[in-house]
Order: sequence, then structure tokens, then C-alpha cells
Amino acid sequence: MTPVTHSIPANVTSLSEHRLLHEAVIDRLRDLIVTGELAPEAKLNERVLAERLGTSRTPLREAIKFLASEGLVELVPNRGAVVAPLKPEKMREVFVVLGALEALAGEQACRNASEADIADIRALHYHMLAHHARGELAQYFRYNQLIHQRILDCARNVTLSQTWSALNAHVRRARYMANLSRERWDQAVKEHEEMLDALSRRDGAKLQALLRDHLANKLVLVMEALGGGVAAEGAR
Amino acid sequence: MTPVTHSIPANVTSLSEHRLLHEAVIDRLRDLIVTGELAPEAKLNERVLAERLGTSRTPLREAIKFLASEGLVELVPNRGAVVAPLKPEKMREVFVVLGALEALAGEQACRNASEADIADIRALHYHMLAHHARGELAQYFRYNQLIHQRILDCARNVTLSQTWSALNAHVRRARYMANLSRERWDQAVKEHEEMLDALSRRDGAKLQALLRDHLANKLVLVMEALGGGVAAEGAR
DNA sequence: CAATCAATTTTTGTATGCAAAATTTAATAT
DNA sequence: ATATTAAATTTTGCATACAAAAATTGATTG
Repeated sequence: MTPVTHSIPANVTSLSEHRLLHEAVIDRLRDLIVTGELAPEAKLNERVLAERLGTSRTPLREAIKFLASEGLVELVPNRGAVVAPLKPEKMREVFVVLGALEALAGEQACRNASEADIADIRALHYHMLAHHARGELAQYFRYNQLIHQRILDCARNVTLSQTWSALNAHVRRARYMANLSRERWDQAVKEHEEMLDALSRRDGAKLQALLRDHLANKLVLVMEALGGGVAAEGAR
Repeated sequence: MTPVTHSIPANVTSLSEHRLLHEAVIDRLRDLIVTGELAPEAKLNERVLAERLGTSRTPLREAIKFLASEGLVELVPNRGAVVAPLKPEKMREVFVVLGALEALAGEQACRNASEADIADIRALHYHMLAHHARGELAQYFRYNQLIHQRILDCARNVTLSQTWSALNAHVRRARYMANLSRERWDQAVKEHEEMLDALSRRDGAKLQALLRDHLANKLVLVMEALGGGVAAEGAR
């Protein structure tokens, strides 16, 4: 697998893969927010941002409205938009909902995944293990996300996948501030082993429980990073 | 925070309660879609719609993008937007996800609801019973929605409430075509009795199960109305 | 009559213009 | 110097303008 550079060109964006400008702007702007290049609570100056993305204010404003519905930006009347704050309480909420969604996905995936699907996920899992062994955090995260994504796909529920993706953007955003201790990291990998095992045995109840716990543990990490402390109630 | 919580749609949206035009247009347009005044797969002609809503194309297009993120409209490149089709498979997907969300909400509500909250919900329940007894379907449905909304509120998770609201719009849309048999209706009321009972006893596991079943039964109704037949797998 | 295709009209996608609101700056008074 | 407030600037929100892409119309041909 070829190494992926995470440096993103500031000005030039490949708009070519999108037929429509505002769709490209949605993806580009979401990326800026998720990677933290646009920090939480940063003001979105329309003139400046439009220039940076090489477009006019109109498609940018449309993209902002779209992302507002996703919850990544907040609209302030007569004051434009800001990147949604990254509050511990909000994170707790998102993780609780994601836990329920992934649990559902895991259960459904055990019913609906083909053997080829499971084989694919296993392959991704081994890639992830390799990057874990080498301590390559960025690549580890990449495969981690791909695995979760593939499990969602196997649930065969587009609505579930879309809902998950929108909320997962918040988690991806937090990832850029969470610095994983080796201990925690090893634990997460171990959980993934169990998840793959449960999926292979098509043990829906087990996978469901594992995913819920996995998410709860991820939440603990994020809360530590955000310095919010883990609000005990409801997190499990 | 984006105001996703929309109270029961009034006939006429008072633009005065919104500071900004495009927010009013979002609510008004969502209302048109949910009530079926704009039918599924109807083309959204920007010029015509803007005139109908008394605005220009710019705020309308921003509203369309927002609702596209909610899934109520679909964007077709270079061909504008259409009201999202009301496909049986999509409905099945939405109900499965809503089932998981409401189950989660029920569990959390049993933990977090105050006694006053429960008393409020009981009051709504009796209103609903009264309308059921009188055969007032529209009012029944109104209180039904309010009860579900209040349960979601009691989960004390704004993200959960917002996610639920967005998906629930699809269900509200389907309601306008589902004609409830007296038998089914009585059954639904009975289920609500049990739900209220479980909430009062703060039996989270029970309420969770009841809500999931309740949603599954609602799905059957909608599927009959849509003539799609119930896809057995995954619905339970 | 059906089919094809060019001309016309309509519609979308994006850019720009303009007024109102918010922000910043500057000036004055305390 | 700090606080206050009035003027200047910037920014937002909405309307309009314009080019490119679709849809429609209508003529022409087989």
C-alpha cells in the first residue's frame, strides 16, 4: 500500500472529480473542519473562504447550509457561521448515538454480510495490525475507519450508513487531538480482534455488545484528550 | 445550534418568528414535503417555488441544500432537486434506524426523566386516548408524535433528538398516506399503554423492547399503505 | 406518421450587486 | 488612561445578472 501524504494543498483543490462546484465545496469544507485546519469555533468568513476554495460566495454558502444540517457548522443569525465547538458534552452525546448505530450495524452485518465481505474486512484488519505493529498511527486510523465503514456497509442500510457517516465526522474531528497511549492502542486492537471473530462466527449479539463497548472506550480517550472528564451516566 | 426541533407544523409559517429568511424557507419547504403538498419525486422548480414562498432563488437554494442533507430532497446534477421518493425499501431502512434510536432514547429516558416529565407524558397519553376514543385521527397522531418527541427529550441527548427528528420527518411524510384500520389503531394505543407503564416503572429494558416493536408495527402499516409488502429480514 | 435534429426557450449553476446589520476604528468626554 | 459613541469599514443576507446545460419546440426527412 502506498503511503498517503496528509499534507493538503492550501489553495489548489481537485474539483475535477465532482460535476458540481458546490458539492466539491461541501467535501472540501468538511475536510477542512474534520482535519482541524479550520479549528472549532473558528469564524467562517465567506469572502476569505470562497477565495481560498476558488469559488464565489454562493456555492460556499450552500455548502455551509448543508454542513449546518450535518452539525459541523453552526449558523448565527446575521453573523454567519462558525465551526461547531468541540464540547465534551457534545462528544458524549455523539458517542452514545454512534454506539447504538454501530451496534445495530453489527447485528445486521452478521445477518447480511457475504463471506467475501468478511474476507475483505479481515484483509483490512491485517493491514491495520501491520500498521499498529509499526506504530504508524495515521495509517492505523485510516484502516480502522475503513473497517468500521465496511461493517456499516454490510448492514445493507443506506440510511444507517449516511446517518452514521454524518455523526462519525465529529469523531474523526476529535481524533486529531487524541494522542493514543500504547496501552490504550493495544486494547483497541484487541477489541478489533474480538469484533472480527464475532463477525466471522456471525454472532450478532456478541458483535453488537463489542461495538458498543468499543465506542464507549473510544469516548474515554476523546474525553481525556478534551480534558472534559468522563461523564459517567449514560456513557455505557 | 441549528433548530432541528420543529413543533407540529402549523398551516402557515409565520416568517416573523424567524430572524432569517432562509431558515423560514427551510421550515416551510420541509412542511410542504412532509404534508405531501409537494409529492414524492416532484421536481422543485426554483423559479416557481421561490415565487410561491415569496423569496428569491438564493435562500431557496440554501434551504434545498439543507433539506438534501436531511434526506428529504435529492440533488440531481444540472437538473436541480426533487422531493425524495417514498420507496418501501427506504422506509424499511428509516424504521430500522428509528427503532434503534427510540430504543436508546427509551432506555435513557428511564434513567433521566424527572417525575414531572413522566407526568407530562402521561397527560399527553390521556389526551391521545381521548382523541382515539373519538376517532379523531389527526389529533391522535399529533399527540402520538408529541409523546414520542417528549420521550426523546427525556433522554437528555440533543444529538439523539436531532438525529431522530430528521429521520422522523420521513415517517411523518408516510403518515399522510397510511389509513389506519381500527384494529391496528387499537393495537397501537395498547402498545402506548405498555410504554407508559414501563416508563413509569423506569424499566428501561422493557421500554426499549416496546419501542422497537412499536416501530416495527408502524413499519408494517406504512408498508401496507405503500403497497410494498414487508421485507421480513432486518425489520425486527 | 414517426424519427431526427437544429433552433428556441427554460432552468440550473455560479457570480456579482446592493442594502442592512455587525464590526472596527476614531474621536470625544470623563 | 478608560469609557462612550459616532463614523467608517467590513460582512452578511438577499436579489439579480449571466453563462452553460437541459428541456422544449418545430421543421425536415424518410
